[in-house]
Order: sequence, then structure tokens, then C-alpha cells
Amino acid sequence: MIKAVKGTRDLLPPSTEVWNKVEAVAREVFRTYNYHEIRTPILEETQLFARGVGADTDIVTKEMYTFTDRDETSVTLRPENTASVIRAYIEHRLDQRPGVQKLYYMGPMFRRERPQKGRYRQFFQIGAEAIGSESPVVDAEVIEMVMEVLERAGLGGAKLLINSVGDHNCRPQYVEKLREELKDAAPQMCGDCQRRAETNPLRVLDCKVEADQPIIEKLPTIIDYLCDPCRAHFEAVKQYLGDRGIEYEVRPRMVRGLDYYMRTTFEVVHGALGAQNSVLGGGRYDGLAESLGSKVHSPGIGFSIGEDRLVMSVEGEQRATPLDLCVAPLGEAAVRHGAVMARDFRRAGVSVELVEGKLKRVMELANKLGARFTLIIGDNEMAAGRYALKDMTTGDQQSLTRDEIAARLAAARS
RNA sequence: GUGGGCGUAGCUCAGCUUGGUAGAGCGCCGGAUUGUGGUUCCGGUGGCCGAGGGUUCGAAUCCCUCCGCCCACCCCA
Repeated sequence: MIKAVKGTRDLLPPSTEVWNKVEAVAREVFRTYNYHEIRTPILEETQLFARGVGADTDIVTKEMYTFTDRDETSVTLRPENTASVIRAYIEHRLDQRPGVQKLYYMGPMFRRERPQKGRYRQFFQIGAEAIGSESPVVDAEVIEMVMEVLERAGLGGAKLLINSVGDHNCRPQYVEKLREELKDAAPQMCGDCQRRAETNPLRVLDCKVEADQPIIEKLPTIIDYLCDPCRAHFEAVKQYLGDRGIEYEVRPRMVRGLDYYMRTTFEVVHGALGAQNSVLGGGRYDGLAESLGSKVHSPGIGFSIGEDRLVMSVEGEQRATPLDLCVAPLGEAAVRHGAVMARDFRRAGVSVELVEGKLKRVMELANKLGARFTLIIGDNEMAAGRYALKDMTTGDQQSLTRDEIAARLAAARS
């Protein structure tokens, strides 16, 4: 028995209706902010992620699906999409196009982690990138937009967390300071933290071990060490969010896992997601283009929604997709007659299922399919040009002409 | 990579402690006479009990190994 590979899954109806709805909502919101879709390959040269995401990150060191192609180049199934979008931006000289480039995407990403609730090896992201501006106005607009998507997708009770992680100017100084403090503090902390103090000091900040919290609270935060330009940027972002009435919480200890982030970072969390409670993450990446070899400075900011997680927290009771009409032809001649009628109704936008068989069986099936109406076509009906249309909710049945039926169906759909 | 929980019918699960070669509900299919669904009643389909090995006269049940799924750590979407 062949099964879906570990960490991947089949999305079946009616759940796929929810996915489509979420995607449709996102596209509609993106449209109103003048974002346009970009589709990049799922397969990229491994170098792209090593340089873009960061050679020392968990993603690159142990989570990528990498293999050697037949021409000996190393290729990787994309673990995220920002690096690809920037690659495409550089490759196609989108910096030469007028204005800020506002791009969105949706599709599968791959990371070889141990699966658990809300975490899959193939997962789907809906994301957007605004490239070509350093303005905090853009930061606020991007955040506003993604919050709009969440709200219109039906997600309630989500919490927006923001932070600034500084830039190449102030962050190294902060990390240095943190390292210093940790020399004294780390020995009293959990084993993981002692290890992290060496490898990645920033990670100590979001340790969840209860006993470590008092110590962590005394450690300096990046916010206190921001250089003036970074501080001004962060203050502006907060002000613009305030102008829009967007509620947020500053989390000075929030750390992001990708190296390219600088200045603004943000995240939205939601309960009922299990331990993986983050629905989306994003931030500014002003140096990413350069680290991918671009000669033009291309500052940008973007986010990525975990679509699996969004669907999970939005998904309520799923009712089967409604069917407008079930056609029940009685006999061979009626099947031919009914098939033509079905085509005409479909052309008018009505969803139609044509079912052969004994009337009783067809009626039972129509009921199970949730058909709004059933159209019975027998010899009498064909001779008279009037057909029996049964309203499955009320049980009423009327003898109507084609045009009358079309009108009834149209009326019921509106 | 490391823990913990769980694998019995399409689905949700009982049976396992105290071994005697499988059950319920739902679903699916059919019937309750002619071209009418939902409710009810009757009948039926359906399982190498995750896989392999061991103990035993006999294993879904006890023991070992493996595999799979889930949850958590880690990390992140």
C-alpha cells in the first residue's frame, strides 16, 4: 500500500473549498493594494538559499531537500520563497520598472523537519514582497494588508507581534553586548541555552523554559541598542500602525530564524494551533539583494502566511458544496435529452449532476448530494415539453417548460 | 535528531488486564411491488486485528524487533 510520504498530505473536498476561499480572499486583498502575482520555480540552485537564507540557519543546515542534478549542479526544493523572488527581481531587472515592485505568491514549500500539529514537510505559503523602498510607510502598509487578509479569511483573535532587529550597524554591537552578559548568566540556565549562548545568542531570548524567564528578562534587548536610523524607522512604523488603528504588541525578544531580516520583523500568533502557534511571519530585508549578488541596493519587506495553519484555525463546520440541480432521466431517450439540457444549464452557470438509474435511487442520491432541485425527465415530459422540477427543500414539484426551469434555477442561485 | 502516545471494517471505536482465530455505531449497497429523497423497518457488503519473529495445543490479546501515524522538544509558516 503506497501512502503519501511522511509530512505530506492530500487535501480533499470539502476542505479544499476552504483553501480556495482563503486564496481567493488573499488575491482580492492583494489586488486592492496593487500587488501582482509572481510564480517562481519550486526548484532552485542550492546556492540561492545558502546565501539568501543564511548558511548557518537551521533551514539550510538540516532541513533542505537537496540533491545533485544529472549535470552535477546541486538543486534544492524551495524551503521559502523570498530568496527566489529577489533572485527573479534581480535576474529580470525589475528594479528598472517604475515604482515599488509589489509581488505576491502562493504555493508549496519544503522543509525536512519532524512533522507535528501545524508543521508539515510540504506546506503552503501565501506571501507578498514590496521591493524598492526603505520607507516605514511601506512596512505599515504591508502589515495592514496582511492583517486585512487574515480578517477577511475569517480569522478572529489573532495577535500581531512586532520588533526591530536593527541593521548591520547596530545589531553586531548588541549581539556582542548580549554575549558578554551571557558569560555570567548562561551557566545558570538550561542546557539548550548554554549551548545557544555560544552558537546563536539571540535564540536564548525566546527560550520557553520557565526557570530561565527571570534571567532572560534581565538581559538587554535589541530595542535598547538600536542605532538612531533604526530607532527612527521603528518609531515611525509604530506610529503608522497606530494611525491605522492596528493593534500590536512590541516583543523585544522576538527572534526570527532567517538571517536576512533587518529592522522591522513581525509575526501573528493564534491559539488553537498547538505548539506551532505562528500563522505568519515577516520582516524587512534591506541587504538581501546585495548578498545575492545584486549591484543595486534593493531594500524590501515581506511576509509569508502559513496557509495550512490559517486554514486550520479558520476551518469550522464544513458543509458539502451545494449542488444546484440533479437531472433524473428515465430511460435511454431521456438520458440523451437530459444531457443536452444539462449542458445548457451549465452554460448558464448552474451546477448540474446527471444521474442514470431508477428514480428512487436517483432521488436518494440527489438528497445525499445536497441538490437544491431535481429535474425528472420521462417520456411524458419529453412529449409535453414540460418537465417535473422538484424543490428538494420543500418537496414541492411543478411541471415547467425549459425557460421556466432556467428562470427558477437562476432565481434560486441569487 | 530526541522523547511520549497510538495502530482492529471506508470512518469513530469496543475487545487485550484474566489467550480459545472479531464486534458496535456511522457509512456504503439492496429490499419494504408500478416514475419520487429525507424518517422508520429488514437484509447485505466489508477486516492477512500495521508488518515480521517468539512463547503456547492455541495469540487481536503475552514478549521482542521493525514500520507507520499523532503530539511534544528543537525550529518555524
